[in-house]
Amino acid sequence: MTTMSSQHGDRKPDTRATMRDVAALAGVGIKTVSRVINDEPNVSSATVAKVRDAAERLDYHPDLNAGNLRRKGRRTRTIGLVVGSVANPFSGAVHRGVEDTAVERGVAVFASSLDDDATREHRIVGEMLRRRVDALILTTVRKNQSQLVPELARGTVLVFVDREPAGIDADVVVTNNAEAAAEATAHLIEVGHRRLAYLGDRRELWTAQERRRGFLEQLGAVGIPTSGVPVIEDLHTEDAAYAATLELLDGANPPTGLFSSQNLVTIGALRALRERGLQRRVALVGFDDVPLVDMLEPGVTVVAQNPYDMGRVAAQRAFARMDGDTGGPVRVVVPSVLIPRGSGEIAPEQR
Amino acid sequence: MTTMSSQHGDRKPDTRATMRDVAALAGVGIKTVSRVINDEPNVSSATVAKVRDAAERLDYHPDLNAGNLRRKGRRTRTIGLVVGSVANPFSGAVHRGVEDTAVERGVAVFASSLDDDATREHRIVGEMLRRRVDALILTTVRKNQSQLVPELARGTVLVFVDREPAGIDADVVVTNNAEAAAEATAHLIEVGHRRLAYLGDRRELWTAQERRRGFLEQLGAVGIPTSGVPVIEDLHTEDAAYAATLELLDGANPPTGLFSSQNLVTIGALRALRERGLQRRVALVGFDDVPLVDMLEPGVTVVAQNPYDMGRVAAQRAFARMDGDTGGPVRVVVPSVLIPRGSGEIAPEQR
DNA sequence: ACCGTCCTTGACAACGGTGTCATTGCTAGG
DNA sequence: CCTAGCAATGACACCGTTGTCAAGGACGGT
Repeated sequence: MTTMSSQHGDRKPDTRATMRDVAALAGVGIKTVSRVINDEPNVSSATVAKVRDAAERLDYHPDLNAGNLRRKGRRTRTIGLVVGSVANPFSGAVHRGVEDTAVERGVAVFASSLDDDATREHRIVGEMLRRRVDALILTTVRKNQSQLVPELARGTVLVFVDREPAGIDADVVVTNNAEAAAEATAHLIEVGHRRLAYLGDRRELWTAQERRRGFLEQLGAVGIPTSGVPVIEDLHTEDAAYAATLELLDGANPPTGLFSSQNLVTIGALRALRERGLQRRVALVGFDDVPLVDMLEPGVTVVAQNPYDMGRVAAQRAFARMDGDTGGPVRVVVPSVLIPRGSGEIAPEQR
Repeated sequence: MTTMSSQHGDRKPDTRATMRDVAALAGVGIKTVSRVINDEPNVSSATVAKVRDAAERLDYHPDLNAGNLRRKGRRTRTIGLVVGSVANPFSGAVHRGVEDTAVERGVAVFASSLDDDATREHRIVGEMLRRRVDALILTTVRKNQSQLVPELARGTVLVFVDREPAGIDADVVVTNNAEAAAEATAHLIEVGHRRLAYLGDRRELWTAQERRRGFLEQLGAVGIPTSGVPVIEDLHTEDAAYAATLELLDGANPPTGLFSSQNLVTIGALRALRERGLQRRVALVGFDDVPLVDMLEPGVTVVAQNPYDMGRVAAQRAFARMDGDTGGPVRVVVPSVLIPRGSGEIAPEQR
């Protein structure tokens, strides 16, 4: 760490220009400045020019917060987004989808990471409400969202993305979790596998439950007894998944194929397979795509979600509501797609 | 897409409780409510209880924007972050670093993607200033930031991260770009390479210039003439890097080692090497780490930046300024580290 | 009993804008 | 020439909250 010296010294006179200043300089009333700034009609072009010039000279930036105070409809042109972690690629894609939709309308996005911590969720949501966001797009951990019902009634738009909420009727944008998990499972079964294992995320997460359900129901559908099937849950980190997978591989009667229900879990399982040199002998299908896994050998077969579209759609729902859509809650399912890349096509070994 | 019906119907009476409402219900003055909400001293505990109860019953959330209007120091407890793209892992890590520092202080973060578009940068910065962010943390594309000088003088805190600005004296948090690029280059030279090539990002980016400089200066330092060295620039996407690398490999007298100056470029180069089956014969060192490349065969040698720390440090600088640090501009260099994983240790082929 | 403090409390202005409405000056129609 | 009608403009209240300040009451010391 290096420090570069320079003259910087003195501090903020905080003499930010206000509308009053612009009005004074332009020699007009303050309301006229307001009209010009907001492109309202019925201002003579000469006046417009004077005001524009004065604003320019003072480097005037209107205070959106102050304006919104009195403004009709009271829109802050701000929405809040709560995701797992802004550092996670899945969340990042959702975020970008939301942002792309929001910028088109001049709306700014507050993004916050949740770390799947219910306490933190409560705090963050509170923060956002205090900032009067027009809409809240939530990937929630809390099992019950009923505390948000009054807020919803009060006119704050609420859209849930990725995970389905409980105790509240609001718009939802999700992946076809159970169906996609079933598809992945069916894929492994078709290749010939009968001894599969499930590696899952924290069981209180709605998505984890759905994926588990899809996995087990598919086994049931083809008549494979689910009683002896290893269902390892509550894997929330790469390391936990790694350890659990090793244990599975080292145990008696190890599975010939794995279904991992989330991207970190997939990576942990991958590392474990490589550790044991089994990456070409034990099949793996992961839920959620991971960048670069197509370049591994073998490539990793996944059911890829579409987080960018989920973000876009969620934001579109939010804007539709803000524009006055008062219909019943809408549930949008963004489909996933199975991408075979090698690891899911490994046949079970003869023994 | 499925639509689930339900009664939803009627719309926002927008009857959000205000401090006045709470005051009326609690039977106290409005200023007393303000005191309780802000945990100010000198309110009797009986009054505090009454107010808390009333606020609870009305589900009151104070309006931060209204409060900040009059509040001393005029802090919005909000900062703006402008990064390349929130969907990019590097940006995501920076974002998370900023966020983790900000939440500790109850500050919310506006995040925006730039797509390295100068027009967009201008618009986004304007939006943030209108929202009166307390600080702006910028990864900038514009060559000259002098338009922000008045804003800086006005007291808005400005911290540049990843890329160094021009025309303005402000805090900067960067990687040791040239030095790290030189280190990567030296690594290749040590292995025995003499015919290297440089694959770079858009040349107007400060980081790209620095990395190129480090690369070329290192060649010069060991006496390798730089005149014949292929320096391919303006590669901004994976595809562009892929195409450029193929061309290089297919040309006359192809390089035995590659230096790629950015993560998307590294991935493009990787794909090209694999396309030609040369991934074990041509060396590659990339700037910036990419998740999972350690699992490729061979693993990809990189100089890894530390974006999370860059975000944290940038946010810490911002808060230090907000807390009154009036010293000269500070330049913090967050070191990168070379991680050998195989691809950078491939020796040049005999011929 | 008297007075000076300190603790509580609320009235009121102010923050930087927008909504409403009244005022002024033209213009066009009768 | 008179007047309705409209364009242009600004005075003023108000948005929800905090800063200032003054007033009232309790309390302790003399």
